[in-house]
Amino acid sequence: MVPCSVVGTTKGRRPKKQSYHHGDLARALVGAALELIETRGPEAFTLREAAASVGVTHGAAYRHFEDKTALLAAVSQEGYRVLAARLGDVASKTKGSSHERVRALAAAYLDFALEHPAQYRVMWGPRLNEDGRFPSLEAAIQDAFDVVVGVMKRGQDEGVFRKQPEARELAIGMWVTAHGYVELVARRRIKVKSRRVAVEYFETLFEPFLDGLERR
Amino acid sequence: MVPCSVVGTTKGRRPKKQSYHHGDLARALVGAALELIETRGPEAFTLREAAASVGVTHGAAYRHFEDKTALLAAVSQEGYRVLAARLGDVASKTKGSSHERVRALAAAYLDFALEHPAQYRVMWGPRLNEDGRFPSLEAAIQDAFDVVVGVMKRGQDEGVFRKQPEARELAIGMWVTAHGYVELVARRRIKVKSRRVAVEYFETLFEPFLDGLERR
DNA sequence: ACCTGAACACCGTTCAAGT
DNA sequence: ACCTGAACACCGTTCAAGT
Repeated sequence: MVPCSVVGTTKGRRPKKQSYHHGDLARALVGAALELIETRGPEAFTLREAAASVGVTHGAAYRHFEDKTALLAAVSQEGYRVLAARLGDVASKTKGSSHERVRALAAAYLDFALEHPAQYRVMWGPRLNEDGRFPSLEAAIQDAFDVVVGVMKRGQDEGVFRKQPEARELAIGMWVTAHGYVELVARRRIKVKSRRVAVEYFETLFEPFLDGLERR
Repeated sequence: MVPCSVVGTTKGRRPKKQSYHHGDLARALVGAALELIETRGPEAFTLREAAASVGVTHGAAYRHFEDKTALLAAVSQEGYRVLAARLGDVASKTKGSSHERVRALAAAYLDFALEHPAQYRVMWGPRLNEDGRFPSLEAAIQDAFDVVVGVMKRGQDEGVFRKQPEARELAIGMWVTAHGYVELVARRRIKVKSRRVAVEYFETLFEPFLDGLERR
């Protein structure tokens, strides 16, 4: 048995003299990027500033990320990872009807997006995944999406939701809807006072769409 | 009667010696920006390159635009102007039911977005209108949106559409839906072979939503 | 193996100077 | 009034050199 923590603290093998290099510079850079992006906005984000904020020369970043885009991809991926986890939680833990589950899923999606608006913008903004770079980012997106598909499928299996179109397409419909709504709220085209109100308004606005899920 | 063309050709008062300055540098810069953005993408767009492509020093741009953001705002505004015109055309010229009119409106929106994907990204991308800069851009957006509201209102007046929620909210619902769909198509999360197919798929996907517009 | 430090090409912005 | 040309601060990226 090895009595050491799984997550990298410097408890065990301590740095030789207070060495210049980080425990996990890659992770530190992603964290710094996340913070800078959320405070200053994605377009003001700078590789150099991120490096400086973790106490390292900007050139050092290139030992861990191919370029600035790769670092942004990591930020995006981290976002989808958290999102997938939250959606998964809601999907498995929500008791009640499939309708309520879909509603809770949408609410969780909106919550995440409105809590981390700048990160959400990175997740959609620059065309990171053109030409299939970053397959792990692609996988993280898929994971999040699959949760939605699963909930739709369950609704169909229970005979509550219509079976045409397929679960995958119902999920796309919900995704389109939730994302579009987030964008309009973020750009203040839809004005709401709080996140709670944003979610409530979403539900009333899309009552007809939710009804459309019903079996005919 | 003055026999001169309204649009600025150099036919009339010719430049004194072949002067260095443009007829309408502001408009020329917007045109150049539009072309560069559509070919190289918005994030690769450069003020200096736009200036160079119209044969002018980059400093000259600042006589006509406060900064790069202002030029992008002009590009965005031009986009909303064209979009509003197209939507207005469809709204006034589409014979048939209100349902068909909404469908045609959505199709026109998708067509514009998919024809000019890079410009569309500028229209949504950088937070140009934070803090209420560019009121004329804001007005152009409103003009486009008002067309949609008008169509919804007409549907209500004819007794075809439900009267709750209000026309403005029905229009928001459609906007959310169309924009969300465009984003997923643009990011290849929804894969379609052509613009025509994209529009068709949209219609089948959102049949339930369109149904939701009906009077109960 | 990992980081530094200096260099390079490029960017947005400013401004005195030209016409 | 409108544009030039040079300067400034800053950026992403590269790379020989240090430890």
